[in-house]
Amino acid sequence: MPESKLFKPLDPLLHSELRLAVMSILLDAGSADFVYLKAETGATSGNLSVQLDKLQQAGYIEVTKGFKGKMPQTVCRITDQGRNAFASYVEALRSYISSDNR
Amino acid sequence: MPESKLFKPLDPLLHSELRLAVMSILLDAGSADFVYLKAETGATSGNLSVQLDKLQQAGYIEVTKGFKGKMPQTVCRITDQGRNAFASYVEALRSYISSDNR
DNA sequence: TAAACCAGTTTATTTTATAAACCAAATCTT
DNA sequence: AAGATTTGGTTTATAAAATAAACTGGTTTA
Repeated sequence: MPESKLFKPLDPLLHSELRLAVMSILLDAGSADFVYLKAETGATSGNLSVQLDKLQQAGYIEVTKGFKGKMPQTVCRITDQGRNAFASYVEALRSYISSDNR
Repeated sequence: MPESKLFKPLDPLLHSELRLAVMSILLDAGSADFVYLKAETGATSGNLSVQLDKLQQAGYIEVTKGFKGKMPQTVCRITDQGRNAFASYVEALRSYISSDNR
């Protein structure tokens, strides 16, 4: 949707239910591991894995792979860029949903 | 994303940039024609046509085809169901973006 | 030691969004 | 008045996305 005076474009990376949920959690928590994110969002492992990759490639999160005891652990941390992108996305959303803006 | 305690599901029909923009306009205006919606959203005719069909099939808008002078005119009007769906969508969104909800 | 489980990844399938191509009728041009 | 252009769309094709299914490598349990 190019060139609308009324509506700001919605960052497609954040305009996704699961990615938005992940970012929402990380915005609060700062960081969280794969298992936690999976439980809180209710997502499948496969879907979560793919979406985390996308957020990482966008620079919105950092992903660190390590171990917790003997088990693998994937920890995700939100970046400053991620926080900024989230704030911009919310701001853009307001152009669609807040009636005081119309 | 089934079964999350933190996040409400986002109606996929509304979680779309162009469809959301159209609904946003109609929520205010009550009704608007194809040409106006196209201009305000900046969408292409093809994209708009397809997305209006989806909104109509969902029962979120009514589409009436007629003429304005000699030229064809497609008028869209938001339904009560559409208003309710929009309100629910905004409410669900808050579970992702409003920090006072977390 | 084999069955079940955990923490993920990779691959395949389905859905979606979007653009490109097209169409009929109206209007403008010469 | 004939052809070219514009208007108001629809249909079809393509690209991108979301999602699920299948798989892997290692671990714990029976």
